[in-house]
Amino acid sequence: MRILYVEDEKFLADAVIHVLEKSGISVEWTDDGEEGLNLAMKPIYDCIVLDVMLPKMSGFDILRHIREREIKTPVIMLSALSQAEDKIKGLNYGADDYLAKPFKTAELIARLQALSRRPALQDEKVIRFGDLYYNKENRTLNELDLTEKEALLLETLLQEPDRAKNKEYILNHIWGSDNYGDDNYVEVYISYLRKKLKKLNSKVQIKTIRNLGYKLVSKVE
Amino acid sequence: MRILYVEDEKFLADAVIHVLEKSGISVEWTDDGEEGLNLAMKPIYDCIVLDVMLPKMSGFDILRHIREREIKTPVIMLSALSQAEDKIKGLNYGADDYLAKPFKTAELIARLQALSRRPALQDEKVIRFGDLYYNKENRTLNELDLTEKEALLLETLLQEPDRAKNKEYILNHIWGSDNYGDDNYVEVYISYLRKKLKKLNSKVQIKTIRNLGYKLVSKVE
DNA sequence: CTGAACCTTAATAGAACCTTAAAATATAAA
DNA sequence: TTTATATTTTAAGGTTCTATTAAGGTTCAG
Repeated sequence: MRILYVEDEKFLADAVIHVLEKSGISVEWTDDGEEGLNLAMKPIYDCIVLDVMLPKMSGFDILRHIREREIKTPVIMLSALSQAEDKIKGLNYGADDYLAKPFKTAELIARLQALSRRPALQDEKVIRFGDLYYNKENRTLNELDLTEKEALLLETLLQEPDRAKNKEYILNHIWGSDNYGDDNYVEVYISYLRKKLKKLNSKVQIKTIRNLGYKLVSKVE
Repeated sequence: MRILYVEDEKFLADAVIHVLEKSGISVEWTDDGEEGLNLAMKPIYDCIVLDVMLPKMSGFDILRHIREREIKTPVIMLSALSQAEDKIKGLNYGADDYLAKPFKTAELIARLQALSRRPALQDEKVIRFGDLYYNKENRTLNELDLTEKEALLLETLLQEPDRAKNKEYILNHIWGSDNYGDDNYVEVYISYLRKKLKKLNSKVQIKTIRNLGYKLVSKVE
């Protein structure tokens, strides 16, 4: 997933970007409202996150401009808690969600994912996660080919990447429900996928959560 | 879209319902606050529209009750008193929007649509307490991973957080009822959890109440 | 001061997980 | 069809992590 983030508080922005990238969300950031507007026109983002209070051009201005130009990219507004009215204003201007500052980054991630999970993106041919580009059509992950099972496993992990998937779920999903009990299938293919991620030198890793399952994470420095 | 509308002014209600239904919004209406509350509990509405001034039970009361019961359905408040204070009151109680009477029905429709566009808040998967953000789905507490037992212990403390849980209860809950007597299990894991809370620099602590049990508390400077 | 309740830490054992390679199977090429 | 190649399945042994155990320390009430 790729987002645009317009925020003038550098310190906050740094922290947020750090956490988002770890979740495999690639972030383009600017602190300038006008530049933000220009960038927002490009149809390359899965979501735009706008701070309301910006020098020169407010988040609302940006929102209004892009909606006037019929740009449908989902927008999440950020605003200080005191400005309760902003919520209403933002939603009326066509924002898709609203988050009061201060917010937990996990909350932002949840909402980003909720927005990007909407139908349109579901059958996308190319899925991004961190520095990965997975092409569903010809089963390539960056420059590597995946086998069928590897690809299915990756796709499983890629849908709702913030949610860990357990072995049983993966087994059912890929090998079918009759095939119960052989967790080793999953382990073997997790191992294969890891090997390919390593070969790609990707920041993305498969994290094991003992007794629970697996999820994708993207290392940040 | 399906909404619940609680309004005692029959004449107004008729007019509003007429226009909403014409816009494809199906409306369930009641003029009774208590019945409104009962209906509001059902998780079948995309939005609830509450008039503030109602006989017996005010819109604020309904709002407060349903939010206390963790019902997340979006709520729009309607009030003749266009004073800023009511607005703040409503929004603080967990209303999602506010509309002063008299209002244009088109305005109400716009706001209903804005709200239903917004993704539902993640519920139950994430539990907040103080500055903590516990994700049950992948067993993370803020940026730290928890082990299975740590997670179960935290979940136990997190349910009804102001009620202290004794060791026996925790033991039964996590280790099973046969496993009586080994309070040390609990002590060890309380210790582990405390260590992680410290690592997180959290304001939240586990308080020991001698001969009674443990509870979570959040330090306020 | 004393004992009970509670806390902390380190060591251990076993479950869960990982990796690898060989065997079986499917797929493609000749 | 036969051969070659790629992928999946099976199996075995190795590694890591967590729950448990145990021992000794600390705090608190009487």
